[in-house]
Amino acid sequence: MPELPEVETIARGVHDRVRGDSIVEAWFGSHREPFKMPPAQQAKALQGCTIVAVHRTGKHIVCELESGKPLSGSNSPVNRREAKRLDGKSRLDGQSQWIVHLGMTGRLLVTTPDAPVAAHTHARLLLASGKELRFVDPRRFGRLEFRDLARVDAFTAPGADPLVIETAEFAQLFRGRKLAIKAALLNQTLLAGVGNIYADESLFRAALRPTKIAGKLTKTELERLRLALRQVLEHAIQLGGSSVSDYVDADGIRGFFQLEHCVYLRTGQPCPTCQTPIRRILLAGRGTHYCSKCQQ
DNA sequence: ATATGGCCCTGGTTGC
DNA sequence: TGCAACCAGGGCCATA
Repeated sequence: MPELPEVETIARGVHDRVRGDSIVEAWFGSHREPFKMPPAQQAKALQGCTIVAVHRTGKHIVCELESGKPLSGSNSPVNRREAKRLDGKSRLDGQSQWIVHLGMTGRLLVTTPDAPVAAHTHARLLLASGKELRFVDPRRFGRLEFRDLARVDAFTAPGADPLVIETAEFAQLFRGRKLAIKAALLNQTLLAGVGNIYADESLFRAALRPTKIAGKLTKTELERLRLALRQVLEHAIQLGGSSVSDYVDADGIRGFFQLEHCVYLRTGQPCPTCQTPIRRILLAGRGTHYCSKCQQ
């Protein structure tokens, strides 16, 4: 299931491959599920747009778009300059946005029109360069949204970014909360981007029991958690994310962070620190893995 | 306001 | 071996 590191990896990959390209034609499937507006309407809105940048916000991939006719091919000096300008702080200058949420099984792939079309392909964007951007999602938990910034605000993640949040703000998120720290980590309105894998892995690295009440954690414990979370996310990004089940990046390549998992999906296997068998419980409806000795 | 639980989906796994 | 029941799980919504 794609979380922050996987989404970051995909967003970077897509950015590198389609930045400056423009959407010649958009084909959307007929399922109502992955779309926040009628597929035909969304497809029409995307046609003719130029992709000036692609980035991650929480677990969302945001494609910044300029509407209207493509300038003069994806590699024109004008488009390259434009893309570079929008690469920095002014990226929200885009006139519209295409927001992709991968849900659990979603994939955003850069391929070519002649490549075999995988089952459960819900969107195909033919680009001026001859590439094709595809959204594939068997379980249809993903979402595709088009935002016209002339009419609505730019997309913002509900929660704070775990990669940049500082000590005081992090501690404030959990103050007075009466739910388990693991459940709090999964709450996207507090922190945006943490899912089941990195919740379990960061709690292990911070030596904290997932069931601990969030509001009862000490300042020291919270700071340990903040640093462990940042460290584990950054490490995972370096390794291209975790490939469990069917995650692949924009090129269809698997990540390698799953080799670094200490507890996630390692039920019964020895803890890397103390050899105690990893325990699995159900918490907030999610499989939760921890070492009963290291995480008190 | 905060917390909990059911629901959506399909593919992989389990069990008979 | 084959088929059906079961289950995972992110986010959203109703409910407590």
